Amino acid sequence: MGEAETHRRLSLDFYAQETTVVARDLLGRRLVHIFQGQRLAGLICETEAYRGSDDEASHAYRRTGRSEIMYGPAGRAYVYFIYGMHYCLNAVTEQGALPGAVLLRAILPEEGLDLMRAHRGHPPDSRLTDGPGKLCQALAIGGGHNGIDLVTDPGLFIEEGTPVPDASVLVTARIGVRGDHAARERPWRFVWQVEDR
DNA sequence: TATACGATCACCT
DNA sequence: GGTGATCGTATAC
Repeated sequence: MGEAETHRRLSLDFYAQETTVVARDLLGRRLVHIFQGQRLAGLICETEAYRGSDDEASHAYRRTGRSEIMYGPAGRAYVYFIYGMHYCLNAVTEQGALPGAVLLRAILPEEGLDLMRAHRGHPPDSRLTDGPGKLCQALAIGGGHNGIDLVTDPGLFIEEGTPVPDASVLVTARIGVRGDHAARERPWRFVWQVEDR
């Protein structure tokens, strides 16, 4: 795969697929935020799928003002505020009436490292972007980005990057899902075993 | 209006 | 292993 392809932006067709397919195929893709004219970017290495109105762990389990975006067109950014201090970034998925989104849980920092370190308060590089709240802080992504169209926006988007083979992908239950319901067991977390790279 | 809690993180023991 | 920070959102009253 050539240079031009790895930097090509993901299309609407990509996001419009079934949510677990999108979550799996987002591994190895490059999340980019152009901040003050500078590229802050990294390869996506951990995701979670939140799919359907019968997924008890999903914000879309209840259709409210906040979750409405998950019922809308694919390719939009869904950014929510949690625990009084953190933002989390999702890509909206699916077509038609089915709500879905993929939570971006971790990236491998690639571009704009110095700015990311400053945004995060200079932790060890290994902990720069290894959580959903951390990657948003590092890339300066916040509530103002909610609803942005990742397919067309000039400042926030995802590039093709490089494919990750199945042998390097770990599939588990989702992190932080509480409650005594089927959602706890669903194998909808996808982790790129980067050491296999 | 009031209350409880969360798709987290950092720091502590 | 445990816990406090801190506030928008959902839901109960």
